Amino acid sequence: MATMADIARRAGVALSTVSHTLSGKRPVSPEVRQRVMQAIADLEYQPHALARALATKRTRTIALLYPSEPHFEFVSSVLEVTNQRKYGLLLWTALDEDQEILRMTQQGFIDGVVLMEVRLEDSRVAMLKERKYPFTMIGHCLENNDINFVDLDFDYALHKCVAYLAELGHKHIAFINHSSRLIDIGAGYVVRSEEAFHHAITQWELEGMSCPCEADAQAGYDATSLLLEQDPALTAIITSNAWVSGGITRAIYDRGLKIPEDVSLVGVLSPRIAEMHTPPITAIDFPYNQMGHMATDMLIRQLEGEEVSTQLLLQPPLTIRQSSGPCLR
Amino acid sequence: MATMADIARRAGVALSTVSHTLSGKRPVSPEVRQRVMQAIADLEYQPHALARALATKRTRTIALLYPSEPHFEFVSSVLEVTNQRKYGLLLWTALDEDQEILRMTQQGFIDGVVLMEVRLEDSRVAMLKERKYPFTMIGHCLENNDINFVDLDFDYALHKCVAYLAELGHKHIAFINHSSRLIDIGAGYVVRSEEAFHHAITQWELEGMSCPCEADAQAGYDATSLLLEQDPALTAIITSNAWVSGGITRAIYDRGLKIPEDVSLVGVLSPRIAEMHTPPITAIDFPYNQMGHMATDMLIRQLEGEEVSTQLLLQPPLTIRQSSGPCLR
DNA sequence: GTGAAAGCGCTAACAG
DNA sequence: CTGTTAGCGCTTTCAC
Repeated sequence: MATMADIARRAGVALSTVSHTLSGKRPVSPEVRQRVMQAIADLEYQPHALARALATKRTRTIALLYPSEPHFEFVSSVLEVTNQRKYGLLLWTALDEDQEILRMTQQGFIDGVVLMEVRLEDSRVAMLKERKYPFTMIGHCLENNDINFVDLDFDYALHKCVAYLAELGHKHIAFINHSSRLIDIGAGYVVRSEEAFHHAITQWELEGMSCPCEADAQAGYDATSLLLEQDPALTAIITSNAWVSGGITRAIYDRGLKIPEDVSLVGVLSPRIAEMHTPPITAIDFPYNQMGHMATDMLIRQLEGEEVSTQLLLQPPLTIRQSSGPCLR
Repeated sequence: MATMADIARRAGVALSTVSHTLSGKRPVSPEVRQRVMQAIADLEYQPHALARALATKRTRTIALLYPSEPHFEFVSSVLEVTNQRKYGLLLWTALDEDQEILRMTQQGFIDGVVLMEVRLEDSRVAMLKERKYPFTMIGHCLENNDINFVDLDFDYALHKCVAYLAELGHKHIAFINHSSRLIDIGAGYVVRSEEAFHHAITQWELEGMSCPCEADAQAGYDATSLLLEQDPALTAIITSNAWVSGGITRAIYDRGLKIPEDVSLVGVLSPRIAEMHTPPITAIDFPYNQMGHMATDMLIRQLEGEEVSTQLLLQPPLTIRQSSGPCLR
């Protein structure tokens, strides 16, 4: 593998000249530039990004803190932006959390990080802030001073779902949330959804019940069975958990009930997931792509020295599909 | 941020001594070790992995070449292994292909790469081989000399699906494949599935038709509608395309047909996806996790100097669920 | 315009 | 057992 020294030698110039013709950070005469470019072509020279990173303290790589429960749809959207901006994307899972975060930021491999599965009170956030390490969030905390983030407005989303169902005449509504582990750690979207649901129920003077649920079909089946048993008058279910919809549907069918005639199902899901389902699920359009794009874009702009200050709560529309209808009971 | 020099100074030892107490690559007296460790603790020193990488030419980071059509389930499994082995994982999309591959390998940021969406004749593979760059594949080419890979045996899988349906009495079977783009570039799994399907159809003396399909529900709906129109005697559909199952189901229902009474649906899908669907889909259990784990594990073992030589074609079982049954027509 | 040389933070001979 | 020193491949002063 050719190095810059090789190029310099072959072109008969100083090493620093090669560097500068490449970076354009100082004028280079046409003839010299020509010779250098020729040498580069001859030797198929590729700059060694790692060495450059050590010298400049910029790697042009960011990390996406990959959560325990993958909202995989974010990954593609983040990657699209890093790609387009010529950044690298490192996936990172922080197992022992704070310690890992510290390591990650000091190893020198990345310039900044996009945080996911943000908790209401998040020690990782505190740590990054304290060290002034560049980051943005998909999600948000209770306290978000000076932090750039983008999030779905779960308060809006759950209120919207409940209002929609209430207007259809539903009186008994259940909410199937994410895993209890996520509730325990205080994951923002999970806690906010829970609270917003109950708040909306109260506001509309309805009967509401909620339960946590692991991210697999069987758990969804069990949860739904239990809910239907506890409240036979249940006519509507809301969920934001993409992996459980199949189980919900089956549990409903297994009791001889129909969707949407007997039970309406409403989700907070990406259109892609909502339409994968049979019947297609009426859902708040979870804007994975937009969120991933924005968080990444904000981070990179931050890294490039731009003054960004964005805190965005998205309120995407509810798309009516075939899983919901008026309450007939 | 403290550097090794800071530690050396504070502990009153040479820089190399610090390095060696950390690496254990040469004996260090207890007292000195003690002093060094103390200094490290005092200054909250973290080794700068980037600098180390430049010196050792090993980054302990691998890349996953992220394909155009994300089989996202691989990502988690790859990440699990890199994580556990203390490696970093870089996601990489090669847009202008060979050129990008070259850049990726020479930038110094990664030690090796896991290739996905492998083509039967793959110039990326040729390039990596020629440069003796460490890599493994999820998938395989026509010619795989000296390359470690793991793949699902799609020949087996399609034969198995057809045989299963044939034995249930189905005579008219369709196969909904991946996008025509993937066929055009010669993606191994797509081409092999196609050929195996037709081969099995011939072998069982059945009527078979196949068509490509984009990875979304609408495309699945359209493809299925067309198939049912072209051959009203169609009683079974096979697909390996996870995103289209919803569309297939809807197209069937919209013609007043039932699953599995009128039309059987069989997939090559992960259990998680198969059970997300209503009804749950009878499917060859696509072993995403195992494949991701193995490919990553092989690569890392290769990087650590182990002599690995593994070419594995998996033949996972067909799990019968509720989307398939005997041919009643 | 161009060259020489001092780092970036670490590893790994090479000496003792 | 420990210290000195020369890199790793690049950027960036500082001279000329």
